[in-house]
Amino acid sequence: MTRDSAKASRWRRRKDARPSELTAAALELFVEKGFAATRLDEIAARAGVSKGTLYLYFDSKEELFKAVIREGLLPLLAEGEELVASMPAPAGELFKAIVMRWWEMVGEGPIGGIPKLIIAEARNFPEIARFYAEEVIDRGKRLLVAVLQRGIDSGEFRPCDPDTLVHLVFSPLMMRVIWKHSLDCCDVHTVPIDIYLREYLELMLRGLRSDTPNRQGSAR
Amino acid sequence: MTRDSAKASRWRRRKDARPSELTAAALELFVEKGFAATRLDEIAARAGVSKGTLYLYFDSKEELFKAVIREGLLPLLAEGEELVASMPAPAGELFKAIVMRWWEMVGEGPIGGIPKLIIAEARNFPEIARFYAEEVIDRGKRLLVAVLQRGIDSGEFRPCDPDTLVHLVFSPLMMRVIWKHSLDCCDVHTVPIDIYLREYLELMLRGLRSDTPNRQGSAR
Amino acid sequence: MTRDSAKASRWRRRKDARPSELTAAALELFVEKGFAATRLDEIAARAGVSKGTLYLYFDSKEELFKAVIREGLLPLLAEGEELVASMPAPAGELFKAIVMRWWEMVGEGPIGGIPKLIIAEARNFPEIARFYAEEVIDRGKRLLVAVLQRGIDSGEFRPCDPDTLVHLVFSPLMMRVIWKHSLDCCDVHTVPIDIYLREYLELMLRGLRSDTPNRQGSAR
Amino acid sequence: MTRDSAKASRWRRRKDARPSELTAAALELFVEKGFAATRLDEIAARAGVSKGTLYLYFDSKEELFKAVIREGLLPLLAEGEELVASMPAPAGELFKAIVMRWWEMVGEGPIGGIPKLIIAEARNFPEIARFYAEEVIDRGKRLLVAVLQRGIDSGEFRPCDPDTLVHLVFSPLMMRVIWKHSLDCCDVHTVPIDIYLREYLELMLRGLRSDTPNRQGSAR
DNA sequence: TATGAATGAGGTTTCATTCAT
DNA sequence: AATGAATGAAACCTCATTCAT
Repeated sequence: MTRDSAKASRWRRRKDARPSELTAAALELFVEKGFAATRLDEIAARAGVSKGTLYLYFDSKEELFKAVIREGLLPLLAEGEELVASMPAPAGELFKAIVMRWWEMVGEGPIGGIPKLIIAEARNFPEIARFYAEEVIDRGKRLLVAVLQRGIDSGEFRPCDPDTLVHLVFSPLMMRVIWKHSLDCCDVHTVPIDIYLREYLELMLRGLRSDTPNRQGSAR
Repeated sequence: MTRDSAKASRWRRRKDARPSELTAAALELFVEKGFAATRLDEIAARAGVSKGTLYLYFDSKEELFKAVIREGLLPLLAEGEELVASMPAPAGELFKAIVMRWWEMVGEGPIGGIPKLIIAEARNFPEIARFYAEEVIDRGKRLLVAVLQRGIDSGEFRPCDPDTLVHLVFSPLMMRVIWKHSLDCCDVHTVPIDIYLREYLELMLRGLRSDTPNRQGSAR
Repeated sequence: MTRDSAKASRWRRRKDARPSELTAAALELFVEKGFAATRLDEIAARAGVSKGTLYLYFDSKEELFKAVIREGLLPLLAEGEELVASMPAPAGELFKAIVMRWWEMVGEGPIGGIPKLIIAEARNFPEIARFYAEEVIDRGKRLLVAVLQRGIDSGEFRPCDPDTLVHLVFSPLMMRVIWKHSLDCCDVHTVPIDIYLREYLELMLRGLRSDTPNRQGSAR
Repeated sequence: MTRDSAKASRWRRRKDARPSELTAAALELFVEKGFAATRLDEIAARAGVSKGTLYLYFDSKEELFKAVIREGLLPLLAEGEELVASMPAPAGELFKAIVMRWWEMVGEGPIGGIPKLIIAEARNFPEIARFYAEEVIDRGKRLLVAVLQRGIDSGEFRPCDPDTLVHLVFSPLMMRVIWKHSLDCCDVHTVPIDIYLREYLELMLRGLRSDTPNRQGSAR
């Protein structure tokens, strides 16, 4: 039984690990070259398996694509939830923390390529697009809206419509991660990320802060 | 003879117009479905010609793609130049004017799809990417940097690094136009453009303005 | 205009002729090797075109198969109708004439392979099977039933149920044509067709004829 | 030890039974869908084993096919021999007995699918075809020829060439069993088997019987 | 100049076969 | 003896490209 279970578990472990290995390889290539321009040969080669193996785990190239997105988004979503939990702080500080952490989690690392991928393929995969819009964007928006609202309520931020502001505020981060996976490839001059983030925070917090600089701020 | 020349000129006009008709059709489809997923059949059909005709004007699908981008960018560039010329005004006012004009020219209209297209295909067409980066982005950046610099020099804007700020400031506009051609397709709730632009200007001008609000015409 | 129409018509004629050339080649191979074992390469090669050309005329291998059957059956059906028209004669004579003609038309020639093909693929193409059953078999049955009924009515044939007899009577002809396209390939000893048909007619007419050999027969 | 030997014998029985279980499953599927369209996956699944297990018993799909036919034919041949032994009777009675028995053995039951299968694949498996022609058809023919000859000798049947007649006489039975496994699948109207056989015997015995109905037990 | 029938390289997908466990 | 994950050759099918008209 020991041997059986050992044997089984070794196989099982392999079989369970496979899909992630495959989607990881596929993510890299989809981000690099787009969905259509990526050949299954390449994905298989990068994952170190044969072409046929892909079909043991995914019914078609499209299904593989969807799995890549779904699996790639799980960390995003988990991170989002985690950040929601760690919120007790003044809005400005909180905003900084969220931004820095987001960049760490998403900006670096391979899942940062997903937004570009979604943008490129949204029209060809409406199902994926809707899923992404609802499960990722709306969820992220709710998170940031809550931060903005807290700042407004406390007087730290000026009165404004958080549902609009959230798009404006988040855009520079999205553009940066999109840029990284598209035009950044060549020899274009790009601002270093630490400077970019510092100036970003400065610009946004100035743009958001209240005109009447009494109370609030360092208070609490 | 009159008739002949008329006929000839009509033909000539037709002949000259052809390439633009073709690239126009191609642009729509490339934006809609991406480069690889667009078939020449479809482009020909939408342009109302036969597939073979495309090859009278373009050597290959790639060349057609490049022509689409190049031709699509000409209005962008021309507009840019035009705006550069019409610059005498306080920096804040100028900025507003540029933004509103940009949205009119680019945000609406089919060339607004080009940024998404570039982002999606930059890795597959480095030549195009470099061309775009140098001819469009750098040029646009120079324009905006000049505006920022003028504001800093006049004390209207706080001292800052315009080369960094320009990316931050332009991102919400870019994201909006990218969004329009990707995730906006479905039923996602999107902020109306006039509100978006108003809040955008408010946020950015507040974020940029000097702490010492004396001097100058920036007074509110 | 003359030149245009000539040009057009040459092309047109070619384009119209193509499908038949392709289905003819496909019929031969399908009969020889079966549907699944026939590669599109082979069909294209035998028709003297490239693989891609097949897809200009048929959407898929299945559609090609259906077209082969449909087109192959048209002559069968047309012949059937024609025979119906040429019926004025005593039942026995008529039966002989129909049998001989059927063998000429179907037994020889490539469409004789269709029955074997239908039998082999009926389960995989229920749609085809139903079409064949209704359009060919039922139609042919009606024809022969009419002949039997005429013989019964005139007293030439004994009273019996023509709907059952028609199957029994036709079976040896069907088996012969099926045999020709299957087991006959090798070195099996096969009875010559003229003897086969002579004995067939003898057996069937004896089996059918009335017990009371007065009137009828040569009468009329 | 008892348990061990019991276990061993159970295993042994299992092991010996395996091949038949596999060919039985394969026969069903080959008959249903044809050789090429049947996947080994399906066969394994229907037999309740894994795909790899098939290769413990058969070297390839072709070998499995051959084994299916060979094994399927064994009952046919055995039955044939048995019938040969039980021949003492007037030819007509004997013929009836053979026909009824044949339908019981072959017409019903899964081996009835073999003729269709042979017909469909004869061209692709000449070896099988020859084997079938020699071992089954020729043997069956000899059997029936003997019956016909006995009838001729006794004056019960008219003088004729039994080698030709045997094909004619057997065709309706073959067609019926082929039909059952091909076009009968759908909603086609089919004559009930008991009526079919009754009319069949009537037709054939009338077709065969002597013109001079004196002597012998054929009186009826 | 314009057409559209024809091509064939290259992609996705299937499935008989193998082999480590 | 039995498994089932992995393979890769070969099939179907697509579509950018060509060329006779």
